[in-house]
Amino acid sequence: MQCIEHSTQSKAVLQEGKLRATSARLALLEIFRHTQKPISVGDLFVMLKKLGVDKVTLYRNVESLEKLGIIRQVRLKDRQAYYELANHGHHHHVVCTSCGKIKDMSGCGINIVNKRFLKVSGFTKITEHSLEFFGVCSSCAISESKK
Amino acid sequence: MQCIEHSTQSKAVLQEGKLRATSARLALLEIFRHTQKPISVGDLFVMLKKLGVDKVTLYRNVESLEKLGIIRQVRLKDRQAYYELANHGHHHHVVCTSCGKIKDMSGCGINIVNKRFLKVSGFTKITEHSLEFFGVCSSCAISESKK
DNA sequence: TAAATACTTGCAAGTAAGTTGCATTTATGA
DNA sequence: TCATAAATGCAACTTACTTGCAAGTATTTA
Repeated sequence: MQCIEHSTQSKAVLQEGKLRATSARLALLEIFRHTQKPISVGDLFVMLKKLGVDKVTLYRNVESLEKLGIIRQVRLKDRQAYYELANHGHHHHVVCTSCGKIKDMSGCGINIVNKRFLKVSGFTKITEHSLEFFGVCSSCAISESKK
Repeated sequence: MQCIEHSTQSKAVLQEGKLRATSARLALLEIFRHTQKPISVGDLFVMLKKLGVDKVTLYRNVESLEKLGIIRQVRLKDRQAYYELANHGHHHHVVCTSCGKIKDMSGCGINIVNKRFLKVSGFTKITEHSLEFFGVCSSCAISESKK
């Protein structure tokens, strides 16, 4: 990946997490850094196998990064798991049901809902929530209307 | 399954959807009718194989019922897909991260959020959303504190 | 109510996503 | 620069789900 400074940042992140700065991990972090939406492990693998990274290594690294809280898992309608950098701030996603395109949506107005749910559920704490929207993106809507 | 009247209702549902009222489908619908939370196909299979229903048949029936809008798919942190009756009204779920217990949470305060997302996203329509909460249920919290 | 037929099912085998064990390699602290 | 614990790659495995096809069964129609 392009820039040395970013790679230096990635090294620091790994060091802090007591993970060794291997080329597989640095490359993985660079991909996340340059992508503003959740990526599937399959897509990550397509990018990383060019660099000689094995699928198993990828899965293990994804797991380590998730455990450290550097990336987070996102589940969509899909069978596969998606991941994104965790420090991009709290936000949600919109998925196009036609082409599968995923967009990040900054912010979240869920806190009020959250509190109510906590009260009604009998749960002692809600640690996390996931909110995904599904719809038709504008370009799919256009190509649909042309048919 | 116990009651004949319910089975009659299930038959009507299938007939309306132009699906034949086979024993596998009736049993499947009865399970959904008696369960107030999403069930995984794996769990459905455990219940149905006693009746001699094959895994493939189950998957195919789940697919048919989903296409007809009788049941809907729910994706949690899990790799497997969960399903629930679609006519139970719009609601969401809380999943215990410790024991995996799933609870239905009636209602949804998401419409305001929804509208804002639609405006910002550039999507022409949002057809669906999924909102799942994850936390620790009260009984897990108690057994945790005892350790 | 029995035969025709189109819908369903079960079995075998296949695919996709993710996991485990183990021998080899490599990043890093001494 | 060496020792060593961590990380990797390969092969094989598991789990969740899918496909093809022959055999069985719910409905239609006569």
